[in-house]
Amino acid sequence: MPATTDKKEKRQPVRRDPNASRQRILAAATEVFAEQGLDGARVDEIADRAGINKRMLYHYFGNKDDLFTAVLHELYESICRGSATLDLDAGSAPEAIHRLVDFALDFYLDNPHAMTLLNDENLHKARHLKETGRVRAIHVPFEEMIDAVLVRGGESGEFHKGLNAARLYITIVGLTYYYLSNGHTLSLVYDRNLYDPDELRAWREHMHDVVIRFVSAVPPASNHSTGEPFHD
Amino acid sequence: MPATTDKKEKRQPVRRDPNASRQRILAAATEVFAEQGLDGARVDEIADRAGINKRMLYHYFGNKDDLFTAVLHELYESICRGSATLDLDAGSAPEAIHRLVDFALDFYLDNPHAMTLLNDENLHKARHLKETGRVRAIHVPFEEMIDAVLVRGGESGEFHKGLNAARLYITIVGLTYYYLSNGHTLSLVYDRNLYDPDELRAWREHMHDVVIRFVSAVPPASNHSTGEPFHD
DNA sequence: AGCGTAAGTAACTAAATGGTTATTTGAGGC
DNA sequence: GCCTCAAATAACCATTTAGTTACTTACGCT
Repeated sequence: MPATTDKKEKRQPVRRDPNASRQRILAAATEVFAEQGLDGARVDEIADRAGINKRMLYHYFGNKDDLFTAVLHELYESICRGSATLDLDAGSAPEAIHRLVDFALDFYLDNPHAMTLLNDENLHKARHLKETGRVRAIHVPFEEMIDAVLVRGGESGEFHKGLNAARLYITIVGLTYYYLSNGHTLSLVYDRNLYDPDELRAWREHMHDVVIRFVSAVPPASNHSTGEPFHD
Repeated sequence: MPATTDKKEKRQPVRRDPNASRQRILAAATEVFAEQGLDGARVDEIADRAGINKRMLYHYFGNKDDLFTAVLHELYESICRGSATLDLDAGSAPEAIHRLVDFALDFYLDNPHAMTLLNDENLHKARHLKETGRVRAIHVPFEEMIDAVLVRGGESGEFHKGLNAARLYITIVGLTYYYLSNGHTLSLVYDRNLYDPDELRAWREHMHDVVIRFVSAVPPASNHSTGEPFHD
């Protein structure tokens, strides 16, 4: 049996690394907030998972709400970093749109945390992000990039004119986000697992189809028969 | 100064009405759960808002989780009741799809509670609804109705063949849901209020456009890009 | 070397919270 | 009229939880 306390054990000197501690807290908080929501998350669990003393969490981040704000902010920056790797200037405009759709779907597949965190923030009417104020700025370059593709496609005659980057983006993310974020209830509704790879592949197909049909000046080649045009 | 307890005051006999009590609890719970989430909601607040004693809440519903389950169940039934009023058999197939889009958007505009409740349930991986098991059954008639429209449109040549009711439904609700549910953060991203009536009108336009272009055998005679907001 | 600052720890607390116990009371059946 | 059962109430409780207090110790600077 190990003698534990009676011997004058030389305990390992505690390595200090404020930066690492901060990072570990943030990482653990992201996980726990994403899994349980802001109110469901327990500060003690975050501290445990980060492997730090709870007191440090308050030292670095002030309180639970401010920690959540920090997590959200980090999230937006990671979205930004991700989208910076997307080169929409290469290839044809339809190809670029295709990549944009894949990017959106892959991003939320790889970062499921993002959706639950954003849902939580929306439940709270974005009150945390409202204070930081940097959200708009982070998004602008991305929007300009999409806009450039739309202009390019419009000039080449492949897309119709007057397309709006913001609307297109919300459309693409909407198709991605609802499917993935509400996949659990939808899987019950349709009595099959929407997260199954086959289902996901089919949905990706579908998204491409919807989006390309939306931006195209002319419908994709696949169709047959002539219906009468209709309005309204 | 009112004498309160010393006088033998005749206090109003308490009217008993189990059904009404149950209903009031359910209504209050729906509100509070929707506003604060399952974990954020306080049982005492639900009881207060329902104007009943907390003990009755446990009497009728067992515990907080079961109450949440009851709220979700009631929600699905209300969705079902709503969709029953939708007559998709009338008019042309494109007109029916138009009405379906309006229905989805109007439903979530009128029932913002529904989204936060569903988000919460998805955060919990649908564990409450999984137990009730009735979800699929509730949805089937609605799905069949949509399928009938797609078949009708396919046969008339207005829609292309092989369209899938489930995919179309998820598409329409996705466009609705993401826009409305994440409207607070999106409003920050785009620095304008997406819940503004003008913005909403433009988005409705946009949804019709996307969906009609998707189902059509041939693209609509481009009454396109005449939308007003979403300037810039 | 030594010293001040910031990193880190352990134990604590006041308040909140889901759930209960003990009790009272209205209403319908006989 | 009375008796039973379910509806309703008030006061209570065991835990949990965000946040603190009081203290120790590593590290960089001179």
